[in-house]
Amino acid sequence: MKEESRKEEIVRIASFLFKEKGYSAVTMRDIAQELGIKAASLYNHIKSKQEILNEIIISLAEQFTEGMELIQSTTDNSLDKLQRIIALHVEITTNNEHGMASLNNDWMHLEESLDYYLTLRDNYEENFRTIIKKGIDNNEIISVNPEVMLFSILSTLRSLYLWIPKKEDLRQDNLANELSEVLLKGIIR
Amino acid sequence: MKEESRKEEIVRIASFLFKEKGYSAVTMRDIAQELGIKAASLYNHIKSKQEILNEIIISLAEQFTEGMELIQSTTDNSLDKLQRIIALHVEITTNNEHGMASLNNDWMHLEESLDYYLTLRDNYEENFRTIIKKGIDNNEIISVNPEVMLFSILSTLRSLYLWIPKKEDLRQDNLANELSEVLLKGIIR
DNA sequence: AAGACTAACTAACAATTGTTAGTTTTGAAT
DNA sequence: ATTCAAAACTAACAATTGTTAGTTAGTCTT
Repeated sequence: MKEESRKEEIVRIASFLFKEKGYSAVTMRDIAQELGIKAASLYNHIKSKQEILNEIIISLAEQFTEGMELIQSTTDNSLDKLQRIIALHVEITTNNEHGMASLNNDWMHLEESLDYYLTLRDNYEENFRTIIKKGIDNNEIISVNPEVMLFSILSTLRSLYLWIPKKEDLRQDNLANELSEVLLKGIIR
Repeated sequence: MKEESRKEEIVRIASFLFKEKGYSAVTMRDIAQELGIKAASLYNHIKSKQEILNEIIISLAEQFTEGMELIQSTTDNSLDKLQRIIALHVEITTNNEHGMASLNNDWMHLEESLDYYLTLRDNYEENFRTIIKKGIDNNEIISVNPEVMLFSILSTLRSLYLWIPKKEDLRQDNLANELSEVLLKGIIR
């Protein structure tokens, strides 16, 4: 394990605070206080408040993009791909519980990299949609409006950050399996 | 249809802006500008910025509470109750597309009424959980961790505000039906 | 016409914001 | 012990924040 740099520590603490109150409501003095230093001292390590948000969001968006590309490149059938996507979300969210809040709720406060973020997000959704559509064509998946399925599954996966903290007992693969069960097979006996 | 008061207009415009940038990032001057007046003039109609947030969130939380109480009071089986809950979310979200963003993302900025909001939310979730558990006992619903089902369904329903605007073509009952299909029966053929 | 409301305005406030400049402390390497 | 860079500090800035005070213009009631 690499030593955590001061900058990484700042980003980590900030993402914790951003989760609690949102980017706009967290001040540089809040972040500094949590680190036991003065706000001005933060600027020895970072360029701006914006940069912190960038680090959090873009890093996560790229992790999702890479994961999706890996899944796409396999020869799995659609349902297996969906299961892998679910596992991907569980894994990234488990490792970035706080950052996921910013990704979901504060992306609109990005400045320089807003367009880049939106491109990544659109591509991710488009790949997801394609997998579902192929599954319908294959008769793996029922013939319902694919937008509704995409929306339904993705909403659940994007909200994981809100629930994972509450279930420290639940192991990662366990949660991914139970989620697959519910999201893919439904809940009706 | 009752005439919209100036205060209602302010709340409506504010909820639109809150959806775009979040409560903390929207200034009283932003709201005023959208109305074509000066920020100080807002205070002829409202008491504070806080009050606007309160109006938006508490009104919605109470609508959900009332809806849930109505559903609980029926003699429907668990699956029918779940379908009614889905329809309830579709209906309230359709009529309050912007306010739902504040309910989801800005509730932590409530002050006096934060505890009240949290009580309503906890009760709502507890009622939801009870319906699922009864369904499992009845053999209507598969025997998977009810927390995972609750989380999965509720996450989707809470995110509806993000997707409903994109599908103006989709009628309300239509969306509720398709959602029930996917959320309850799953997507596997 | 007079009075009373309503709802807008201008001007200003005290506090807070992100950030910069310049200085001091710290701690490791020489 | 001296050097030197990293990382902290103090002090301050200009801008922005929510809000208040006091005023003015229009409208309804009497």
